[in-house]
Formats: sequence, C-alpha cells, structure tokens
Amino acid sequence: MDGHDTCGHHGHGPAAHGPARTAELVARAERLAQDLGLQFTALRRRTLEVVAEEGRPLGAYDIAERLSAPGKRVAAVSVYRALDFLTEHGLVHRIASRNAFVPCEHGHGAGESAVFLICRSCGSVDETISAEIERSLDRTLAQAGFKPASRIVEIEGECGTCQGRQEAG
Amino acid sequence: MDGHDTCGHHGHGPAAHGPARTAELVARAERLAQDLGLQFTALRRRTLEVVAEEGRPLGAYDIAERLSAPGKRVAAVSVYRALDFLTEHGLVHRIASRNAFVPCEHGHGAGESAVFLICRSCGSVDETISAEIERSLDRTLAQAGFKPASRIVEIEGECGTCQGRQEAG
DNA sequence: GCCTTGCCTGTTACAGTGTAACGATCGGCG
DNA sequence: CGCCGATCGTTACACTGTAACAGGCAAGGC
Repeated sequence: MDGHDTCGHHGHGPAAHGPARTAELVARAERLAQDLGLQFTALRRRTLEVVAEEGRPLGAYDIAERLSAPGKRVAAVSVYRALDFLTEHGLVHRIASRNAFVPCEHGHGAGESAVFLICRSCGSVDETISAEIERSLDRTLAQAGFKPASRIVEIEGECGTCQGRQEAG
Repeated sequence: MDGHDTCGHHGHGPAAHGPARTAELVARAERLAQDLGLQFTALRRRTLEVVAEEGRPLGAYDIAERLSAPGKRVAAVSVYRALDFLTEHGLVHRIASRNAFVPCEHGHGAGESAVFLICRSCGSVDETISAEIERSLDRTLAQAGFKPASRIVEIEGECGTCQGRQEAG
C-alpha cells in the first residue's frame, strides 16, 4: 500500500509536497480564516498538515490514525468534519474515485475546477488547471442548459515517471 | 446542433428511460457477448434491465433489492460482479461521486469518455459526449506526459428542467 | 459574575459501500 | 468419468460516511 512518493508533479508546477508546501498551505488557511472570520483550529491545521505532507491521497481513517497518539485517539468523524471545512474553502480536494483527499496544489478558490491525474502505478495525484478544458466544458454545459455547481475531472492512468520506469525495466 | 445528442430528456420519476432503451441495451449486450464469446447470463441481463429502467443512478444494494423476490434473495456481492462485467464492456457507467450506476446512453465503447451531468434537485443523470472536451483533455494529458486509462468527468448542478421549475414555482 | 448562544469537538452507534474467501453448480472437453 | 474454467451463493469482514447527543470553550448580553 505504501508507494513511491517521488512520483507526481510533472512539468506544470514547481515543488511537490513536503514541509514547504505544507507551510504555504497553512499560511493560506490562516489568512483565509483571518479574512473571513473563521476558526482555523488545531484539529483543522493538523489535518491539513497530514494531508499536505503525504504526497498521495489519504483516506479519512488513515488521517485519523496519523493524528492519533497512544493516549489520544482521534475519531474518524472528527476528521470528516475537519475535511468538510478544508474542502469547503479549497484547501484540500476530495478524490471521488478513491474516497481520499489531497492537498490543493493551486491557489484557486473552491469554486474553480481542477483536473486530477491519478497514477495507477505509484498512486500519486497531480493537479492541473486548464483554461481550455474549462472553456469546452462551459460550452457543453451551456448547450445542455445545465447550471454547474461543482466539477469532478479525474483521469486514471500512468504518470510520466512510471512510464519511464516500466520501459527501463 | 450537435455535440449534445439526444440527451435532452431529464428524467424525473421512475420510468424515464423506458423499455425501448432497455431493449436496445440488452440487444447490444447480446451482440457483444456473441461476438466476444462472453456469457450474458440471466443475472447480468436482469441487472442491466434494472439499471436501464430506473432513470436515475442506482446503488448496488438498491439493485440487489430490486432483483430479490420473497423467496429468492440476491446478495449485493453478486450484483457487484454483474456490474463489473457490465461496466467493463461499456453497458453501464459508474458515477463515482454517487457510488451508483447508470445505463450507458451512447453506443461508445468502454474506453471512450463521457460527461455526466448530475442534477442535485431531481437526481437525474444526463450523459453527453463532446469531442471538444476530449480534445482539450488529450492535449492537457499529453502535455503532462500522462497516459490515460479511464476518465471521470462528473458535473453536479441543476438541470434545465429543474431551473425552469424553480423559477416558475 | 452568570447565563445564554454558537461553534467546535468527543463519543457512540449505525447506515452504506465494497471485497475476500470458500464452496456449489454448470457446461465444455479430453 | 474427471478436469477445468467461469459463474454464482453465501458468509464474513473491512472500509466509508453520517446521525445524534453530550461536553468544552470563547464571545457577548444581563
């Protein structure tokens, strides 16, 4: 179940996960809470940190386990509530096809749409944004008279790194 | 006026798709089984029929219940196996965001991609295909060096029918 | 100070979703 | 006949998610 976490983030963006990304996300959350008068509690911060540092989709129960200490167990239901908050404000994304969560790798708000590239070999998830895809989606939706509220675009396949690894042997 | 084929019917109520659609799907399944030497068993056919006649996404356990009779209970696990077969061959689709299944409304194979428009008000699912979206997706994937295997595009929102109803009421 | 209010969290219990494992059955084939 | 492969029934179990209720804690009004 544990994989090669060095896979992911192809050309589009700098940096992967790790402490830098985590600090950036936490800072964004604090700013957001400040501005909107929301509470960025310890549980929510720790949940965000766990998700941000993993580098692959984490289930709610996995997060709960990581947040638990030998005398202080964190129940999954608490994690779900924290995740509700985080997803609502665009700090983490839910991967519907995996029932798992990943940190938001872009600064976009919760309303915008992202494309998730999920590697079947290493389990990494790469988040990209394409104005072209959004435009064509918007056109199709308008044509169908459909008013979108949220969009899920998840592509499963093999990432560049794993393709190279397979060819190499 | 294409790009959005005959999917203007936003099903409300139990009998949105109707026997015609069902018969067409069953016929396609039989042809497919004939050609590929597969077994289109009674369970698989009945599962397909139930899904095709519902007009909205059905969970595996709902299907099991509909297939069960007062002396002959069908377990969910059997339904899952039938659904595996049906999805593998493009006869039904899985809606990841709902953990539910809908009949395939197009003749496309399992490998192609579809866009699902899921109405939050009436629960109907409309399946459309857009070459434009596929093109832009392909471009983005190629740019990222990602080799796609399956694609999930699910838009939640409000269908045209429900928008009109809300304004009127 | 005290009380109320609202939000967050802990806890329990439970519903819904999906899979593993094993055995039985059936049809085809040497 | 026995073997083989695929399907299906059954049980058991793991994983995912939510409902309901109680306690804590900060903010604001009396």
